[in-house]
Amino acid sequence: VALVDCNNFYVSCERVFAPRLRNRPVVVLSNNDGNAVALSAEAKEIGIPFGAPYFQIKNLLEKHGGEALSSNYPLYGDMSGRVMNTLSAFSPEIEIYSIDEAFLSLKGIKGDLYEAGRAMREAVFRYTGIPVSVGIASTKTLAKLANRAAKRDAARNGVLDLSAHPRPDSVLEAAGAGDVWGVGPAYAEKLRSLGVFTALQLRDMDDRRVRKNMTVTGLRTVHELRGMPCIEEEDTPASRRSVACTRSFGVPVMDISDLREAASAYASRAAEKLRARGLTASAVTFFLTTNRFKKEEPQYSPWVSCTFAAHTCYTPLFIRAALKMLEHVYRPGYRYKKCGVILSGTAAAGHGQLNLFDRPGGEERAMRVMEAVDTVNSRLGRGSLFYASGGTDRPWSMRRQFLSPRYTTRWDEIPVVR
DNA sequence: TCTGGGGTCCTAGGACCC
DNA sequence: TCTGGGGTCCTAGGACCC
Repeated sequence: VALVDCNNFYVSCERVFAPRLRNRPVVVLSNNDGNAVALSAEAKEIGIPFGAPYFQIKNLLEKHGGEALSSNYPLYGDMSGRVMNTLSAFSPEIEIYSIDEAFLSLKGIKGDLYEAGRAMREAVFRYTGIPVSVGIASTKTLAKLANRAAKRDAARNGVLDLSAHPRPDSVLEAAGAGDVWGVGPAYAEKLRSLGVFTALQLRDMDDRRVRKNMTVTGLRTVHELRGMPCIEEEDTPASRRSVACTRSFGVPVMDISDLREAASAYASRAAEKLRARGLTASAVTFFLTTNRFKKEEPQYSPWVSCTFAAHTCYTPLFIRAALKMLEHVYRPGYRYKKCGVILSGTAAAGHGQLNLFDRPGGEERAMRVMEAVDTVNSRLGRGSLFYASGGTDRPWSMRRQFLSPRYTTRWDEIPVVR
């Protein structure tokens, strides 16, 4: 199996269309221009850590002639599609694991796997401008580790085939236990206290000890390190247990009328995502929270849920539920920072629980209204047709001060070549 | 002044069923 | 003197992923 992973993906997408960003420290910020979530090699070199809040690194970045960008998901999503498309020519079995990573089965490939990896890398770069690294091994967890080693060691040219490595143990020995896929900070700490520091030591741990300290998921990880595949292909991407829209506000919000707009807009957006996946939901959760970093301010973070009698994907029902829950938990006097709407109890459209007391055909009419709304918005752009309760001014909306154009998905933002 | 958004799985304990 | 066996569902909390 090969794991193909795009290098500094968001930064690389921006650099394809903005040559001024090359050979300089560049970071891409999270929503609301919060934290650095993608860093160029130059940004890492000047000591910016992953996840650093923008306001803390602003000066450092300026001093080194660097630049920060707001995240531009339409661009990254479209570029991701191009990368995945290119990769799918190399294997009939491709599992898109995230926006910037895919696992490819190399079962049928004859000849040198390293050369196959090189070919993927060159094709993706030529067709999309995105640099990728390729890790090859007998299991997904080992492929992840191989990919990490390929990225770190320039001499490997971005490709490492662990299955043909003369001393595979040396690669595992060079990686920390916490660098293994599935071992997060908490388990890494626990493993250190047990005297396990490297990926190699983790691989050679006693099964019972692993099970006891890291549950069955940890045991699967260890088996994978030994070359025994335990991690299956994910379910179809459409199936989800929950679909959410949760966002921070650009400014602190105190007024319930602003919160009503946000609750309505987020419920509406979550419902759009739900329908885009062909799902219905039977429960809605709403939460509200103050700024947890402001220790001196009073904190309040209510969470509430409600369950419907029947599955639905009809936006007005979600908006109504979210607004009702907001009224229920809202307390004046707090400076609210974020709220969110989570739809759960999902089922494929047409397969959910029905309501015994609904009039026949009611759901179908609702669906047709939603289809019409979604069609208009897909032709004319998201938000062309929206619920008035979501507001028009939206003074609470998130900051996106450094947003680049949607080069590949909007005619009026397409780059001009002279 | 400023600190993201979206997901998943596992376990333990309680309540319930036949 | 003696008190079963086999399940499900729900929730909260903790861990992980990108």
